[in-house]
Amino acid sequence: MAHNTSGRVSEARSRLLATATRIFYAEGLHAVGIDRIIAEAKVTRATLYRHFPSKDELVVAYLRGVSQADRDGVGRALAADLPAAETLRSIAESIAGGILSDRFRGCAFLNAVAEYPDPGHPVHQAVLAHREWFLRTVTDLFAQVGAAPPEPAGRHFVMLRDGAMTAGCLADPVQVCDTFLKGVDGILRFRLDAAPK
Amino acid sequence: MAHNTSGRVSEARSRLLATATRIFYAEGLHAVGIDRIIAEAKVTRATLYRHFPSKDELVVAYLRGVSQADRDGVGRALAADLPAAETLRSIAESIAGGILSDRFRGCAFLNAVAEYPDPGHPVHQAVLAHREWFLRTVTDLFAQVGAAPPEPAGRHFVMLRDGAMTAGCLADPVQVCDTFLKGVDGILRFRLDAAPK
DNA sequence: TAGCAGATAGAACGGTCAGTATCTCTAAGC
DNA sequence: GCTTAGAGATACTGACCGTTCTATCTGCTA
Repeated sequence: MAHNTSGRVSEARSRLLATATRIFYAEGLHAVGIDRIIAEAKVTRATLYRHFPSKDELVVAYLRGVSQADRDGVGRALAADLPAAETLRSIAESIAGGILSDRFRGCAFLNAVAEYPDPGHPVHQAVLAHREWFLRTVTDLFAQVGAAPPEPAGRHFVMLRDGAMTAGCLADPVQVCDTFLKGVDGILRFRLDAAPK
Repeated sequence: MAHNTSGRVSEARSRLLATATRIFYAEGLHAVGIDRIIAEAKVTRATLYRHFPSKDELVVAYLRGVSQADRDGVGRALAADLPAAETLRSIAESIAGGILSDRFRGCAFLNAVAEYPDPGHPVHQAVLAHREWFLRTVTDLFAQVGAAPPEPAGRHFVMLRDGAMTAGCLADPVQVCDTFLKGVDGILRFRLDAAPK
């Protein structure tokens, strides 16, 4: 991923991406200009445009980074090799952990899509791609819990997650997490009670 | 509301607000400039700034309008004087109706707050005010259903609503509504079963 | 009929936007 | 020691940003 000819990752590039990630997440996409990012990353304009063909591509790279972090987190939960219900609980708890963390400002993807409503736009599509992966992953896990069709449960889980992530910075995060985790528990108990495996 | 000295509502003003509402909702807040709005409202710059001191105030007026429409809708549901559980169901169905409607683009308030993360900003505060009203209204209704504390149920309802509204334009709206309405039904049945009134 | 508020029209403000061009410096690889 | 790529430093483009201004016209009300 973005090595130069000598095989090293460009320091300027990673500084750029880290800065963009921090500022974009904290302040929004359209609200932040290129000037802010290059100033705080201590990088010149020319360097930015050598690594990213446009601001939109920088935004996409930012979202890809967040997506990868999410996938890594879920990957760790899967690697623990617990029963699927426990894996789902652990994913939910890591979501709650994010909501409770400092400088939480909602879901990077939902925030991004609010600013890029055009479904054909690369930013919008990056969001859709991440969401499809997440829904698929969660649904696959529900398929291993109980016998009922897993799709409704997966959609229910994602809907609660979306609500929790958006409300997490608009209300008391502790209460939001409480509501979210109880909701997830409800889905799981309903499924385990209905058709224990 | 915004009458001139002769007691009439300014036509230019309402045209302005209607246009702003349409474009802001469809395309976002920062992405849309004053020029677009005055051009499509067929109003001059000076007229806009006579009615709204700044773009931010125009955004706030737009959100106030949406908030009022929501309050009117809930008011009609309350006026039907059904049992509280039925009122909640009818509110949920009207939310689902919105999600299924043409040009649905998510929750105007959540979209706005994604662009105005600063909690002190008037736009952000307009969103918080609306959300507080909604949570309070829903919680009051849950207080009339069953005997358990209504706050968790109200928060659960709002969390599902938030998830449904955000996902409604990122996935199949029919499935989103199905998941949402089944979720609301779950909250209500749990409450009615646990402590029938 | 006089007065005045509201709307129209159009120009202009300084600032910021994303993106491009040019030119120098540095450091690593051969 | 030479080549080459990455990075730095500016300066610049043309467009758009929100906002202010002056000047004129219209139509209602007192």
